[in-house]
Amino acid sequence: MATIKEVAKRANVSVGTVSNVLSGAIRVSPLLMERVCKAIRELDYHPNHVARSLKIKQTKMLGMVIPDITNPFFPQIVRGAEDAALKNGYLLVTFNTDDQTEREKQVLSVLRSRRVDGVLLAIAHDTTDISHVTDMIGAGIPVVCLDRIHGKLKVDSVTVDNIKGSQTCVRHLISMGHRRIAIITGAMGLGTARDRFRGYKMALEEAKLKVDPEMIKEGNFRTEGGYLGAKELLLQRDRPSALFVSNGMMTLGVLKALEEIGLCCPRDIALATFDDLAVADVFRPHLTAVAQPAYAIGCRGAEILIEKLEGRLPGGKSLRVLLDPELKIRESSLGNRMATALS
Amino acid sequence: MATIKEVAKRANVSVGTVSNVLSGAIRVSPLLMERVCKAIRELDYHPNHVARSLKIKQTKMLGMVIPDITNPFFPQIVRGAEDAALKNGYLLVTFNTDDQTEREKQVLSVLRSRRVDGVLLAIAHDTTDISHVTDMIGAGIPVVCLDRIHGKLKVDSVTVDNIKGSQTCVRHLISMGHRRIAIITGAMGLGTARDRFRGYKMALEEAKLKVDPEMIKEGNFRTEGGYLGAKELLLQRDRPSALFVSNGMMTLGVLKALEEIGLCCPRDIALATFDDLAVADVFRPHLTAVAQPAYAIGCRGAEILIEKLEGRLPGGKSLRVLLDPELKIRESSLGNRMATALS
DNA sequence: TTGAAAGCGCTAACAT
DNA sequence: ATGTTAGCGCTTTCAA
Repeated sequence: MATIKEVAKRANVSVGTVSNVLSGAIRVSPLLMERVCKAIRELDYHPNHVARSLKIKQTKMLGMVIPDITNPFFPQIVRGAEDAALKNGYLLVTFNTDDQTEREKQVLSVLRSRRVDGVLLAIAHDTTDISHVTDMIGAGIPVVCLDRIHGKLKVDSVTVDNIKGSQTCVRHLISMGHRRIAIITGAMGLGTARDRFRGYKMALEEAKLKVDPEMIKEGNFRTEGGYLGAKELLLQRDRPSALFVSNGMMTLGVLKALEEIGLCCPRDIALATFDDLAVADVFRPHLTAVAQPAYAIGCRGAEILIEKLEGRLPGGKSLRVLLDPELKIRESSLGNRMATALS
Repeated sequence: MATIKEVAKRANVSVGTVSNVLSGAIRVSPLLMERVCKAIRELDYHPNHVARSLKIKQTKMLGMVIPDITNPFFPQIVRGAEDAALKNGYLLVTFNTDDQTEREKQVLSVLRSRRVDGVLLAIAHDTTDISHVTDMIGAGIPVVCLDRIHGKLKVDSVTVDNIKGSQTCVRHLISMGHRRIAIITGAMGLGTARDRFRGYKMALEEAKLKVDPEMIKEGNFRTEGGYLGAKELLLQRDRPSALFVSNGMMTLGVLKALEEIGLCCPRDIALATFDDLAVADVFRPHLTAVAQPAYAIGCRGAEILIEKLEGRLPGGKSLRVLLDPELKIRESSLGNRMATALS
C-alpha cells in the first residue's frame, strides 16, 4: 500500500503538503492541490489511520461492551451507537461478555491496549467488583453506561426510566382488575432489576394491594430464568391472575412454561413484559410490553461519549440521561371478552 | 498512560528487554523478569497496540460487513466470527450497510484506511458492481464472503447449502400431501435467493408437480416482502395449501398477513420457512424451519480468513465451504390431526 | 504557502 | 542474555 511519502514524491511536493490537502485545514495552492490529488488517485492511496492514531494519540475508536449480541435487545443499541459513532468519524468495536465479570475485565484490558478513546458499557449483571471500570476512568478513558447501571458506579449513563416503565405497566394490570400480580425480576444486584421491581411495588402499594413474597421470583434476565420462575409461580395452588416479566428474554422462557403447563393467555393468566421484542407483536395473543427506545439509548450514549471526548461537555458530575419507555397495550393483558373483541 | 520506555527505566533495563518479556518469545533472566513485571504492575502498563500495529504492519483487526445487525439472523454470525477472532488474538469491527452498495463502498474504504488485516463480508443484496471488493483483494486484503455470495465474485466463502435446504423442506411439504405449494423468494439478484428457489423447483419437479408461476412471488428477504407476497398469494381464488418462505424476516410479514386475512395455520395453510429464528419455536403453531448454522458460518469464516492471513492456507483457488442446513419439522407444516396431537 | 525534521511507542536487527 | 537503535507512516512545529 502506498504511503504519504510516495504520494509526495510522485506529486513533487513535501509530505507536509500532502498532509495538508488531506486534512483540509491548511490551504494549499490549486496547482499543488491538483498534483497531489492526481497522485492519490493514481496510487489508490488510503491514508494509514494507524500511523495517524499513534501520532495524534487518538484512535477514534469506541469500545462497545455488551453481554451478548445474540440477545435481541442489544443489536438495536449497538446499531444506534454505531450510527452515531460513524457520523462523527469514530468506529465501534464490539465485545460480548456473556454477563461474566471475568470476561468483562479481560475485554476492558484489551480495549485499553487498543487505545480506544472511550467505552460504552452495558455492565455484566453479576459484577460486584467494579475496579476494572473505575481504573479505566481513572486512566482517562471515559465510560458511559448503557441500559444497565451498577449501584456503586458513578458514571455517565443512558438508561430508560425503569421505575416508571414497570409502574405504568403494573398499574395497567391493576386497572384491568387484577389483584394477584406476580413478578419475575432480574438479578437483584443490577440497578435495572431493582428499579423494575421498585416500580412494581410502587404500583401495588398505591393501589393498597399487598406485596406478597409468593408472587415474587428472582430471575436473571435470561430465557431460563423466565422459564423456571414461571413454573414455580404458576404451579402454586393459589396462582396469580397476572404476571409481569422484567425483561424480554425471560418472557421467551415464560411462554415455553405456559405452553408446557397448558395455561392459556390471557384466559388463564394475563401477561405483560418489559422489552418489546419482535416476537411480542407476532405471538398470539400479542403481548403487552414496555418498549424501550433501544436505538436511542445507543445513539445518545455514543453522542454523549463523543461530546465528552471532544471537550464539549462539562466534565463535572456524571450525567444520567433517563429515556421514557412506552407501554404498548396489547391482547395478553386484556380480560377475556376484550381480548376476543380485539383479535 | 505509561510507555514501554517508562517501564524500562523503572525496571532499570532496556526497552528491548521489556519487549522480550512482553512477547515471551525470547527468554529473559528471572531477575530482570521480576523487575519488569513489578514495574508493569506499578505503572498499570498496557502495551500500546497502535504502535505495535504500525511497526509490524498488521492490526490484528478484521472487518465484518453485514447488512444490518438488527436483522436477527446476523447477530449469530457476528458472534461466531467474534469468538473465533478473539481466540486468535484478532478483534472484529462491525459495519452495517443496510444492503446498500453505496454504503458498502464507503465502509470498505474506511476499513482500508484502518488497515484491517482481512474482511468478512455478507454482501449487500443489490450489489452488481463488485469492483470495490475486487480492489480490496487486489490490494492484498483477503475477503471471505459469508452467507451470501455474488455470482461474479471469485472469493472464499462460507455459506449454507441453500439448494439442499429448500429442496429438503419442500420435499417434506410434498410428503405431507401438499400439491399446491407456493414460494416467496428473495431478490433474485442474490445467489442465495436463486439457490433457494432452485431447491424448491427441484423438489417439485422430482415429484412431477408442475411449477406454477402463480405460486411464485419475488420478495426481498425483508418483513414487508413477506407480507406483500403472502397477501397476493393467499387472496387468489385458488390459493395454495402450503407456503414456503425463503427467509425468516419475510416469515414475520407472512404471519402478519395470515392474521389479517384470518387464515389459520396449519388448518387453512401449511407453512415452512428458511431460517430458524427464535420466534419459530415460540409462535403457535411452532414453525417448521430450515435452520442455518449461523454461528458456525461466522466462526468458520473467521477461521478461514485467519488461516489465510497467517499463511497456513494455500492461496490458490478460492475455497467454498458449504455447511449443511437442518430441517426442523414442527407443527406448522403438519396436517390438522397430527398438529393437534402434538400441541 | 511550502519544506524539513522531530517524534508518537513499539519491534527487530544488530552489537555487545 | 541484554542493550542500542533505526524506522513503521503520519502530524505538526519551525524555518524559509
